[in-house]
Amino acid sequence: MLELNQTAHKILDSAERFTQLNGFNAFSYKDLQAQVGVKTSSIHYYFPTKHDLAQALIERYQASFEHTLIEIEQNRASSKEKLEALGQCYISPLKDGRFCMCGMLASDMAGLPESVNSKVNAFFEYVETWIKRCLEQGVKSQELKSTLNIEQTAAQYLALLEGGMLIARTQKDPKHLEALIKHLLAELG
Amino acid sequence: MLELNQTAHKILDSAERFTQLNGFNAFSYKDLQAQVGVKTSSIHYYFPTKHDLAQALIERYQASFEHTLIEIEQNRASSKEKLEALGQCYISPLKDGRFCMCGMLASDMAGLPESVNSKVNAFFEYVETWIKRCLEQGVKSQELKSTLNIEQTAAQYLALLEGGMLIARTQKDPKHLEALIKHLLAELG
DNA sequence: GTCTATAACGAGATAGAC
DNA sequence: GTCTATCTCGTTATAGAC
Repeated sequence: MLELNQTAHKILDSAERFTQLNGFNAFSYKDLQAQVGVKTSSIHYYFPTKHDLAQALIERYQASFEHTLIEIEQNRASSKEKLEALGQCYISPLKDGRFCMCGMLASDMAGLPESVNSKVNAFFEYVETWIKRCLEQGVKSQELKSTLNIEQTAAQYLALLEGGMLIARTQKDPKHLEALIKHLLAELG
Repeated sequence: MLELNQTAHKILDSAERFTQLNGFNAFSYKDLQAQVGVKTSSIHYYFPTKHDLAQALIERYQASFEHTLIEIEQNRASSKEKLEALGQCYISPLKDGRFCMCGMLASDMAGLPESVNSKVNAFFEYVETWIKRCLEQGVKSQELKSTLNIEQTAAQYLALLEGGMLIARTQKDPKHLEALIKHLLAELG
């Protein structure tokens, strides 16, 4: 990841944005050329095939998301604050019409190699595990109610984030997701 | 809708299946030709452009879904039974890897005309309103707890269905969604 | 209403000069 | 590492015979 130079990162920035906006199959190397300012052949130099691009895209996304979640874990005290901060990671891209990149890749999974699909799956599992850790902490510290089904609640929150995002995006209204998150968190304890 | 002949319906069947499996942009007229058994030019006879096909697709899907939900409303007594039957509408396609068609069209919205996008939006609103009606009935009959926030719970259930489906599909495991539904319904009353 | 044939275009990808 | 030029293929879509 770190061995990528600046042009490669600019390509990934552009590809990531396109993917979140329209899906991975909805942009072309020519679209990237227009945004990045290098010719399509140069993009092929960095990412020979579009599948290579997808691979790099998700690896960087996963690394960046992990970094964000670790930071949240360190800087927020309460369980609810952490979960709310995770929610912000989903609300924020919605404000300019972007969707969760892995949610998009999940929709496009049919056209992508198994190596990419398994990483999308791993992303969801990573986030769900992170949520579980938050919930466990909250129950232990008696911030959240002890009757909580941690396994199911974690899965529920993740599904809510992805699904709420999908719906909020078609309605062009981030508030929709905001309300969903608030409501679910209120039920926790 | 009803003025479509058998060939047109077979085309829509095939297109619907492809859309649910891979997305609207992931299949071509040639793919339809292979499944339906008529040449691409004949398909263009019924649906001149692919946008026309999308339009017809969602209109038929909406009508069919409405029909199913009305039937559920008439044949199930309790509120929870109705909501559970709705859940089955989402679990069932997952069993052969299909996604909610409107969820797919929502992902592909960037490449589709506004007339289609607004119908996708209307679909979500229709289902959410239906859920609300169920919840209201359940609260009135004291089947569900009176403290229920109907508005938010309806939105939550819909988001859970769409998001849970997305995740269950990447994990190739319909049980995941099944568990989510069961857990949410258990919380209602 | 279905076919053959083909147009028109854009996609991903490669070769080779600089 | 970036460019120009080009290839090949698949896509949507149309024209016109039957």
